[in-house]
Amino acid sequence: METRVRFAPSPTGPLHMGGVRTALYNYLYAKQKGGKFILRIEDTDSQRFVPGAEDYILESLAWCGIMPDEGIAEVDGKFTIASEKSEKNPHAPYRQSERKPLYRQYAEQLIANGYAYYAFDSAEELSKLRAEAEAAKQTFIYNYESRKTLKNSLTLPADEVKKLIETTDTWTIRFKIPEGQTVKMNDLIRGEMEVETNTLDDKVLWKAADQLPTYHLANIVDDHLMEITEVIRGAEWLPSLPLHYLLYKAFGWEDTMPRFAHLSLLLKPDGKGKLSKRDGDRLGFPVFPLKWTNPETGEISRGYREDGYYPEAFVNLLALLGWNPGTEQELFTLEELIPAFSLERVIKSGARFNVDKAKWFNEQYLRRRTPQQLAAEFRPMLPDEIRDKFSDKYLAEVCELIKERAHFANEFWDISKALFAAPTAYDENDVKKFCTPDNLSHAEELHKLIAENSFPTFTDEDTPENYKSGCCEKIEELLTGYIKAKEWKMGQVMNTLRLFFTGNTRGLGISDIIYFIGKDETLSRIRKGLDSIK
RNA sequence: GGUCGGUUCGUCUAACGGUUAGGACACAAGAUUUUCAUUCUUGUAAUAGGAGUUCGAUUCUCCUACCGACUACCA
Repeated sequence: METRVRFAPSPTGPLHMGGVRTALYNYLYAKQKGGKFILRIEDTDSQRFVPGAEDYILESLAWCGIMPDEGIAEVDGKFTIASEKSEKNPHAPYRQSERKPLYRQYAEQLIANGYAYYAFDSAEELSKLRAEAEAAKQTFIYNYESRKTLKNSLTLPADEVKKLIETTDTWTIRFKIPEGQTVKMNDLIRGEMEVETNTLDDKVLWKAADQLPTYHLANIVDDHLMEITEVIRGAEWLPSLPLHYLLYKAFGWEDTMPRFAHLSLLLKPDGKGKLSKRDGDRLGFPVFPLKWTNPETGEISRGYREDGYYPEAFVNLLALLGWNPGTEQELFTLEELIPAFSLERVIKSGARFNVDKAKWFNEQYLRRRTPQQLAAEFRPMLPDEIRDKFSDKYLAEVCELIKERAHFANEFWDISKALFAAPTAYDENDVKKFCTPDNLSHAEELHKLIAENSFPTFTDEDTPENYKSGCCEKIEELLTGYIKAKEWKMGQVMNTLRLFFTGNTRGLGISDIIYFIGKDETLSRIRKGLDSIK
């Protein structure tokens, strides 16, 4: 039987990184089994619909490289999924709002077979009952006991029920939880579980007010119709698993009931509770894959993509948050994750997100990029005035030099700006520390030394490979040889030069800088430094 | 409150019932280096508590504590 799994988000806002992880695990599972990964939009809550959220979900998945085999629409030409029902695509449509007419008959079928009933209690009446129970330190639940005294088709005469259905539109259809049973369940991650039906409540399955099903009904009906074989979802659904088991049983679909796997939650890096939107703002990291602008408030939430994370790094860190391969390998591409993944190795407990590790993952992928790839990413970050003044080769070699100093490509400019322009100011403390009379006169001597000698510097004939093989050695030997012969302290005059080259005394190596900026610029920067510090 | 789930270094995690409880991130120290960073080496650091089963428990059972989810005509 073909494996068919689904990711079924609700378009009520931007997709959370925990949601992306759920999608990822579903995707990996499907691909490993040679099956299908389906994207279904659960938009049965008309109240909470947020415009743009659906596109955001699609774009997030596309960014991560998680392509649904079946689902809605398309994004930037990246998805080419049929969303119209056809012979080739019998499971469409994939948006629950477009499947609206489907659900009521299933709810009615349950009533006909005695597994559900009409309920006419108003929302106000029920919330009043809840409030009263709370005041008495009790909990009101609509269940096998209380249903006997409430307004529903179990207590009202048939003709009145009929009349209410026809004349009012605030009624619901509720599932009739069987009394005194034990539901035995199995979870692929957690194993066996049991729940007493008497602790469950009669959930609403369908609402006359908007003619829409609730999650529970739509979910079971669609998973059945779409022939889903495994349901991999967040642990917040665990408490409704008994209801879902009972629904499958009531429909007579036990034979084809999917297997379930509940993923633990992503927790806050500090303190308590699950990771929420606010944590990102507070702790300085994104909670969402992509930047999101709230259409109502204009409030902006940052995204991993915009913060400079590579999708490979994001996917990798998400995969390892709550799952491990059982080996010591930590770096996985999406392709490598497919054969390695297994639900058996998914962790039961909640995983706390850690920003440092996230950065480390990005660093690893940064280092794996070619100089040419990095150069292409770097160019747009250059200031407008100089953006087109440097060759691809120059940028590529610069990237090769600096990539081990960065976690993100967006740090490149800060690290390497001295290779593009002379400093406009010198750090005061460094000036005090390193511009001693001795150091200045030594720098003057080195200016002369550099002027009188020749050595290789960057040209477009070079490649990053021959840069690595030591083009700077000549410069290095020239300088250090001279300094050592003079018995000067290396850490003194070198830092004076660095100050003249970069404006401070931290960062790139002296010979690397000279190699890139060339002899003339080198002499000019030393001259300028000597002249301005007197 | 009730129901369900969970608990190994600060964090992510590994460990057929038998290990000096392993790795990674972070942190610290040392080495290399002209500075910073990289790199290399080393180190600090954990089985929530209590019973029980067992020759032997991180692992199985129970109790307690703590954490979390759910408790809507939301998903």
